[in-house]
Amino acid sequence: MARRLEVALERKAIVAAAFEVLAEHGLDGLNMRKLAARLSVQAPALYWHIGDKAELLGLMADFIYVEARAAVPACAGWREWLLAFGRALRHSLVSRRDGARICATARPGKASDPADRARAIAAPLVALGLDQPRALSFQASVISLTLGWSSYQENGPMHDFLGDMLDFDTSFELGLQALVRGYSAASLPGSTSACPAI
Amino acid sequence: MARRLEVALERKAIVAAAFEVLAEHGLDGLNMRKLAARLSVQAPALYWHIGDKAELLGLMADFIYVEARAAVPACAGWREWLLAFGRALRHSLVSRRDGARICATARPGKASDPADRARAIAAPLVALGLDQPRALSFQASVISLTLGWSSYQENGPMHDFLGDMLDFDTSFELGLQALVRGYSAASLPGSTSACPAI
DNA sequence: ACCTGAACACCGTTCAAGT
DNA sequence: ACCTGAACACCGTTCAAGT
Repeated sequence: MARRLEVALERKAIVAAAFEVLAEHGLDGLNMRKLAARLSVQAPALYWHIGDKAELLGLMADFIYVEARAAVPACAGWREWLLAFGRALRHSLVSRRDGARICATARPGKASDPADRARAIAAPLVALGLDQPRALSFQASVISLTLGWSSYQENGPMHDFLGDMLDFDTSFELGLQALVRGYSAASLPGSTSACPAI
Repeated sequence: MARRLEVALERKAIVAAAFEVLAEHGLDGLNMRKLAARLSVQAPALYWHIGDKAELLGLMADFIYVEARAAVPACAGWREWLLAFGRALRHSLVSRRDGARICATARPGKASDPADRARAIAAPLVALGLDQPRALSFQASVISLTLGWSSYQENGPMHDFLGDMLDFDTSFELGLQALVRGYSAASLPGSTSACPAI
């Protein structure tokens, strides 16, 4: 059982090392040999712990999402949660090199049970009163918007191009609030006036 | 001058051939040798016409955006235009293999003048009453949302995972409408009631 | 169970040489 | 001006062999 823990630790160490290589060399410079070297090991050794490079990228993306979700404070309602999650995810993406590119590229890892995974992802929003389909749908939209704006910012030419005309933080925040406000209006129809609950 | 036209044609032919290879082999199977073979040429010949593979991907992304914008009908207002553009872009992305991945990966090409390019991109929205920063910002958000939802759909594992729980078309449409509705509320402040400036 | 050494297939790109 | 032939450096991955 101590053995089992060590293996789990090795996987974490690989992901951690991958983020270090990423910070130094960017996604294009992140290859299996450099990653292995940082772990004082030969490249083929990695394949004992992970299936392939795509899986590694998936683990890195997972790490970013988990980090973002952990940074979301307790919220009074699902609107607040969506806003806080969007901001937290954006922070997690922008604060590391090529973060958005990694998350945009990565395929989700093989979950034991997809239904369980969906439940876990939807959980915080369901706890705040949303049904599960809406929880997944709204969250997926927030992720899209956040990933997109983070990509614009980290993408060199795009950054230079858009950066002259507008502020990324402000534009992202404007979009995020618009999206959540729009969902809010759609999901709470008859209650009062034009602006029931934001 | 006949010469000049031929070169321009070759570039178009390369992009067209690239889309054919893409349709057959996907983005991971799109490489310079296969592309060259389809044009009955050797791989190094391509480098006479394009700088590198990244530029090719950029041209492919441009093609998709141009196609989408050309598909937007005349609109009565900027909200309608944003909705129509989002739907058109989604169609352009989903109707070809790995379309979203291409657009998410690609860096914008070197424009002669970035300010000109920005003006051109913003033009249809500016014509409908939006100022240029808002035109760029709103459009960028719509692109983010559309790219994201199209990615979810293309991405095998993600498709299987989300596809059980919700319908991609419906969820995308819901998000797009929410976003535009939210922008609408933010951009028409003093009109009526309680929701001045969120 | 976990790692090394050596190798394979493949890929983007360069460049001298042709026409 | 435009293309070929040959090559280079690099990369993900495999696999037999070690311990």
